Amino acid sequence: MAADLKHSSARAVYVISVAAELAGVHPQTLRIYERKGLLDPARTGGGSRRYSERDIERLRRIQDLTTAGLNLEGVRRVMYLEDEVTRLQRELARVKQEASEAVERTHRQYRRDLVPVSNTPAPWQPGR
Amino acid sequence: MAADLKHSSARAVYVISVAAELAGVHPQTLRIYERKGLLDPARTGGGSRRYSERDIERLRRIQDLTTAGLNLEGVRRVMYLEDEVTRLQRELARVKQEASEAVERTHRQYRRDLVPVSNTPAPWQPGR
DNA sequence: GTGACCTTAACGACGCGTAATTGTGG
DNA sequence: GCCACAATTACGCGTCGTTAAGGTCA
Repeated sequence: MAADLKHSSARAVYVISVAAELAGVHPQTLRIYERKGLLDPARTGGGSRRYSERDIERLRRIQDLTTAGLNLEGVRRVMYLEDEVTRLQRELARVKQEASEAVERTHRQYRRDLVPVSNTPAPWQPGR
Repeated sequence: MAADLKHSSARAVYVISVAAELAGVHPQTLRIYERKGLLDPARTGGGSRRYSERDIERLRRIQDLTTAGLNLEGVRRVMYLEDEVTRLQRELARVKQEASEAVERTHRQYRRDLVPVSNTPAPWQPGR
């Protein structure tokens, strides 16, 4: 057995040669990426790198960006900014959702105050 | 006079040598940036470039990023993503503002229905 | 006619990926 | 003891900034 690494199904871990093959690059390239701060794979007690599924995804993204002509510092910044954009998009969607819910809640509150719940064929007309 | 360019105070325009000096780079470098799609200065009828104050700002940003080690394709993407981030931040602030206004408007509408207009010295207090 | 601008080409420096070398761990 | 990994070094290729050469507009 491979010593001191947990092998839970969600946390698959590859050695550098397999990770390199999965991304279609030279193993040495992965070491360069790590040195430049683009990846931070786990390490075994003996010092060997172990790449998670997330590392592989990130590795593929790095490949896309370098293929598009960016150098490694550019890749670093672009990946950070892309994370920032998706974070903001999610927050924007959340705020919009909560906003409409807040208005709806306010409506319902006044409805409850104005109209007996047991007796409402056409309770209230906005413009009349 | 410099022919066919308006010289309104808000739209200051520099020739390439001055723009290059303002950013501390070689004029030819500015032509490269343009070729790579990082800048798009105005042109005179004769074909000369004229750089606006906005172009100079952008030029300084390009210098910051290249000094930080990005290549030009990286600069392109980073600047685009930075614009995207600020756009999203602005929209997020706007939506938050409009959301609170919408709730307040809803409150006021029901208050108006409940209380005769002729008889309201202090119509409604949000927090009370 | 003299500059400053234009474009294209060439040169040097640097970054990146691959390969080779040597050492170490499982 | 063998094979894969780790780290460092060397090499080839592409990109970037500068410079040079030749043409055009004011």
